[in-house]
Parts: sequence; C-alpha cells; structure tokens
Amino acid sequence: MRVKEGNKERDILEAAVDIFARHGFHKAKISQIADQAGVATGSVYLYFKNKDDILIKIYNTLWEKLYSELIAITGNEALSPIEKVDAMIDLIFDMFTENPSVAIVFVNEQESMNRISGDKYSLYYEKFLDEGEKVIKEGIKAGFFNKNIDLKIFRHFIFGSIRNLLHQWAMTPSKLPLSKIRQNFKFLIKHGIMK
Amino acid sequence: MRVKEGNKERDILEAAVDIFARHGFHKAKISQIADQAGVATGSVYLYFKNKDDILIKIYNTLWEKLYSELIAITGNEALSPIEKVDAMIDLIFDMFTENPSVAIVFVNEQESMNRISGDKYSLYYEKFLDEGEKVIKEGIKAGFFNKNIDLKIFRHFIFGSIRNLLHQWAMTPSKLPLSKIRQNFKFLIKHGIMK
Amino acid sequence: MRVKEGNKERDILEAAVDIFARHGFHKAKISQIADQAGVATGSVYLYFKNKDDILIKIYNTLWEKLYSELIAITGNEALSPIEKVDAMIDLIFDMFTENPSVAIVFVNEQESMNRISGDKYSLYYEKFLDEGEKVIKEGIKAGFFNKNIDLKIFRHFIFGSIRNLLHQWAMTPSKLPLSKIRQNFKFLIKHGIMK
Amino acid sequence: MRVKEGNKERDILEAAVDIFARHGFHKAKISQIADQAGVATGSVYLYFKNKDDILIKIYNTLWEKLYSELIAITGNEALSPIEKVDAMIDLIFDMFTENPSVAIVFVNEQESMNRISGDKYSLYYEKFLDEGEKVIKEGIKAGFFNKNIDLKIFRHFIFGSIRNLLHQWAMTPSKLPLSKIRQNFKFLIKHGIMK
DNA sequence: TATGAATGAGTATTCATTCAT
DNA sequence: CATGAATGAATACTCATTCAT
Repeated sequence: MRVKEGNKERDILEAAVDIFARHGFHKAKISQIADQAGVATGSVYLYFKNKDDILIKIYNTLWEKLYSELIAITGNEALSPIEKVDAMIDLIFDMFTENPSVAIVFVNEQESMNRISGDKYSLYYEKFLDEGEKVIKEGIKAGFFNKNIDLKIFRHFIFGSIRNLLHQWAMTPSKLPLSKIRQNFKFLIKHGIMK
Repeated sequence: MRVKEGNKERDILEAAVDIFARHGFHKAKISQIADQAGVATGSVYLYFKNKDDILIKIYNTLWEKLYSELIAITGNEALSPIEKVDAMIDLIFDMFTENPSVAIVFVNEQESMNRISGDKYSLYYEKFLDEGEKVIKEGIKAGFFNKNIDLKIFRHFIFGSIRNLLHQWAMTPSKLPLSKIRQNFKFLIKHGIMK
Repeated sequence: MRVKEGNKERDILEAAVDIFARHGFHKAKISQIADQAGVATGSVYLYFKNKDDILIKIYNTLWEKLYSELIAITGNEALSPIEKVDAMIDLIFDMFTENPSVAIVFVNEQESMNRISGDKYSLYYEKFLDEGEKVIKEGIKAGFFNKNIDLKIFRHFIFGSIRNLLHQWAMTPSKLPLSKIRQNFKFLIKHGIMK
Repeated sequence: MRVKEGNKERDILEAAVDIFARHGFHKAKISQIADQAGVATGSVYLYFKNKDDILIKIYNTLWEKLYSELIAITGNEALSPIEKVDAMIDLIFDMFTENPSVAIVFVNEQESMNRISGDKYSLYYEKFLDEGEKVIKEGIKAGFFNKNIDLKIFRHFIFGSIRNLLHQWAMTPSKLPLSKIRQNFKFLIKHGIMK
C-alpha cells in the first residue's frame, strides 16, 4: 500500500495558519491550503473533518503548547508570584514573536472560533486560564497582589489587552517594537497608570 | 418637495444593528435587514453603498456620539485628570449599557471592520482616541500618571481590555454584573494588580 | 420594480422535463436546466426549493392533470365499468403519447421520487389510484369483473405493467407501435392469456 | 500456488447486494462494501472493473441461476404449457422470497442497470425471456393461449407487473403477503379481470 | 424614491478510482 | 494478490447587488 510519507497533517496545518493569517478564515479556500501544503484537495479531508476543524486544531495545538510551558513555570517553587506573572506574560509574547502568523490567526479569528465551538474553543485554553488564575490567587494570598481584584474579571481584562496589543503589533510589526510593548504591558498590569 | 415621513436610513441602521448583533455581520442577510426595517431590499441601496457601508455607518454613528460626549468631559476644567479618566470609562460603559446590541456589534465585528476599512474605521474613533490620549498626557504632565507609559500602547491596552470585558458581559450579562466589571476595571487601570 | 414577464416557472419545468428525460435526474445539472429555460441559475431557486422539488412538481403536475381528466370519465354514468377501464387506459396512453419526455421521466425516475418523498409522491397520484380502484369495485359489484381480485394487488399489477410497456416504448418508439401496445394491453388486462 | 481461503469475489458480491438493497446503488460507497466484505477498498478493484461492474455481476448471477432453473422446467415434457407458466411464476417468486435483498436490488436498480448497460443487462436475462416466450408460443400453438397476444408486448407486460408487485412487497412485506400476491398474479395473468 | 424579481459568481465536500508499497 | 492513503473532478445552492418598472 501507499504509505504515509512526511507529515501531511502538519503540512496542512502550517499552510492553513499562513493562509488564514493572510486572507482570514472566511476567505481562505481549502484548495489553496491544499496547494500550499503540497497535497490534493481531498487529502485535507483525510486529516480534518472540515474547514472549521482546521481552525479548531490550530487553537488546540497553540494552547496545548502554551499550557505545557505554563505549568513548568507555575510549578517552579523558586519563583515569586510576581516573577510568575512576568514569566507568563513572557511566555505569551515569546510564543507570538516566534509565530507571528499564529498570533494573527489567534487575534483575528477569535470570533470565528466562538461561532464554531460555542465560545469555549479548547480544553487547554481553559486550563491555561485556570492555571493563570491560580498564580494570581497565590499572589493575593501571599500579600503581593491586591485582594479586591475579581479573578474572572482580571482574566478577561488581561487577555483582552494582550490580544489587542499583539494584534496591533502583528498588523504593523515595525511601528511598535514588541519589546517596548512587553515592557509597558508588564508595567501597566502591575502598577496601572497612577503614580 | 415631498418630505420623507419616516427616516428610512435610521430604520435600516437600527434593524442592521439588531440583526448584526443577533446573527453576526457575515450571516446577516440584506433582505432580512430590509424586512425588519420595513423597506424593500433594493431600497437599502438607496441609503447605503453596500453591506460593508452599513457596518461603517454604525461605527461612525457610535463614535461620533461618543466623541461629542467625550469633549464635553475633557473640556470641563473643573475635573482633574483622574476624574476625567473615570468619566471616560463611565462614558463607554454607559453607552454600551444603554445599547447592548451596539456593544455586541462593536466587540464582535471589530475584525470585519478591520478587513473592510483597512484598520482605521472611523474618523471619530480616531478623534476619540486622540482626545483620550490628551487626557493621559495632561495627567502625566500634572504628575498624576506615570511618565513611563507609552501613549500608543496604553491606547491599545485599554481598548483591548474594555472590549473583551464587554464581550464577556454581552455574551452572558447575568454572570458578570456590569457595575462590578466597571469598578474592577477602573481599579486595574489606575493601580494594576500590585499592592 | 422589475415585473415577472412570461412564465418562468413553467419554462423551468419544461426544460427540466426535457433534461431529466435525456440525462436522468441524477446527471441533470441545475445550470443546464436554467440555461435551457433561458433564466439565470439562481432564478431556479426563486421557483423551486431545490432540485428535488422540481421533480416533485413535475409529478404533481402530471397527476393533477390525469386525475382531473379521470374524474370526468368515472363520473360519466353513461359508461359501463368496462368502458371506464378502457377510457382510463386510453387516458394514460394518450397523456404519454402527447408528452413522451414526461413518460420517460415518470418511468425512469420512479425510484428517485421514492427516495425523495418517501414513496408517496403526490396527493393526486393517490387520488388517481383510489378513483381507479372505485371503478374496479363498481365493476365487481355489477358483475362485470371477477370478485376474487384483490384491489391493492391489481393496482400494482396494472401500474407495473403499464409503466414497463411505456418505458420500452419511450426508449425505442419505433420498435413497438403504441397502438399495438395499447390494444394488447387492454386485452391482457381484461382477459389474460388463456382462451 | 496458494489456494484462496475464502472467496473474496463472492464476499464482495454479497456485501454489495446487501448495501445496494439498503442504501440504493447511488448512495452505496465502495469503501462500505469493502468493509462489510472484510477486504480493503482497493481489493474490490481486483475482482470488479468498477462500481457498475458489481451491479452487472449481481444481475448476471441472478439471471444465470434463474435461467438454469427455467430450462429444467421448460424441458420437462410432462408439464402442460399452463403448468409451465405456473412453474415459471413460482420460480421467480421463490427466488425473491429466498433473497429479499436481491429482489430489492432487482426492482430498485432497474434504471441504474439501463443506464449502465444500454438496456440489455444480461445475456441470461435475455435467454430467460426468450425461453419464457417459447413456452407461451407453444401454449398458443397447442391452443391453450390466445393467439392474438404479441409476445414482445406480453414479455414487458408480465415483467413490469411482477417487478412492481415485488417492489411493493419488498417495501412493506407485512402489508401484502407474498402468497396472496402470487395467487392473484397467476389469476390475472391467466384470466384477466373479466368474468 | 421605491420596489422586489432577477442575476450569476463563488466553494466546501464527497467518493470512485489509482497506485506506491 | 492485497492494502488503504492519496487523488481531484464535479455541482447544488446562497445572497449581495442590479435594474426594469
């Protein structure tokens, strides 16, 4: 029999990330993705149930990777809560620095994902957020962070701001250097605007 | 000259906001909007160049209103920069409290807007942001706010977080009371998470 | 507004009958039907819900016409049951003689119809069969026909044979003259093969 | 030489009859047939040229069997023409009673067969019909049957009726007991409806 | 202005068939 | 003989937009 050569699933996924980033999920054509992945159109459907499924797998892959790196951080007892928050932010910024196309898909197709999977896209995304919450909770308990902060609200606060900043950066990377964004972001999260 | 009885343009706009909020821009059908507005399908094209144009006008209307209210605040010399920031935040929260459908369109169709109009959707949106920036700049000069803050970055920071929080609220208004979101939001913007 | 000119629904129906007869329902393409009907592809969907719906309407139209002509015969008290059976057979033979394409669709796409509408394709088809049954029942009561005949079985017996004969004729009209088929058919129905 | 253990061709054929009967020829998938037959998809093409070929072989097998049994009847000089007709009818009814799936394929996929193979599907089908014709011809010569009957027409008459009756029975076997259908059928063929 | 019938471009998905092993 | 991964052609249906009235 004809045996699987290479890793077609990964090829398709990579092509899809690129095409989705450049043209958006809606305008992306399966045939175009297949072309770029070097497979036949029909082969896409050997690895993915449908177009939606491709986007879902992109998100899953992303958050699984982020989550696995996150627990390495949160499990590190040598770090203070403040250092953990710093490391978490770095984690996200690094991920998207290394994969700008993934960043673009992440920020742009949020709404597509919501429509596809009813607003909880990924097990690992949820786990990531939960793990992040734990860090804040610890920090509050340890007296580093303000106890008035509602964790659910903070979660959406931080993710909204980070997503929007990465969006702006991904659109025109030259205008806003990521290092400056990262530094300002960390400062604002920690201290807000007031002196 | 015959005076128009109703205001069809406004009727269409209102119908569009409602339909966009309920079904999303992509799935919304012109014929459905026309129906709900009580006009013929073709008539939509007497008032709007195309479907995109409807969304653009929704954003313009929104930001024009917000901008006009903003300058009333920023022009009020009795207010301190801190009070002005508070008032700005209230302005946005109040607007979306009063028009939840507009809020939903605003948060969900950001990406549609980006694709439609490059990435600056509205003159008044820009003016709103610029005016907001001025407030922060004043506050820095007057020594209220931290001088290390990059204004462009702060702009995206605050808008990302506010949009995401409103999104979550719009999805399930019962879970997160807007008053609590507003209070936490103001606190985080001003002081961050650290004690 | 642009006003309906001609009768597009009828044009499409006629084109569909022709295309279905020549290529079969499955291989027929909507665009081809639209072409031949002189309308745009999309216009087909103004008049028909989908491809299946076209076939359904062909059957409905056929049987509605046949039924309305049948009741004229069955209601005629001057005719004996034997004459009525003769007239019924003539009715069907005449209909298909005048519309050979309809005959071909009727005989060939029976199975398509079954799959589409769960084996009862048309109100009027049922009514036609019921009315036909009444004639036989009368004939039995009046002592013309054999009382051992099961009406449901006879119904399928006669329709199967007539359909198959028309099929053969429609395929190669030259080989079997319809007049001869009709004459033999009437004889067999009435007397069977035995002397 | 390695002797084949099972008989894959027969396995595939049996699986195909079942699948065709349950889902229809068009909707039947080769992969599904292969699955049920316990072979790989590609192996189907070692035994059959293509999907059509499977249906053709089903018909051939059916009619070859029927033909071989028919000549045993027609060659039996102890039987009168009337008894031979009775036996022929029994032959068909028995075959389909024993193989309801084959019956369903036979009645439902007639049109598929026509499109596939012109309109003469099987050598043995033709031979069967020819042999049947001979019986009628003998019967006419011997004075049992009416001499006005056109043999070609009778052939299509009887096959149409028998196919339709079996179709109805196959759809809802409980409604019409086959024994009653068989009895009525024989009567109608022999004597028609008139007393 | 207003209408709404008409248009026709655009695309995800299936599945019979092939072929490298 | 056997496999099953890979292929890629083929098509119904939607809906933003137009235009004859």
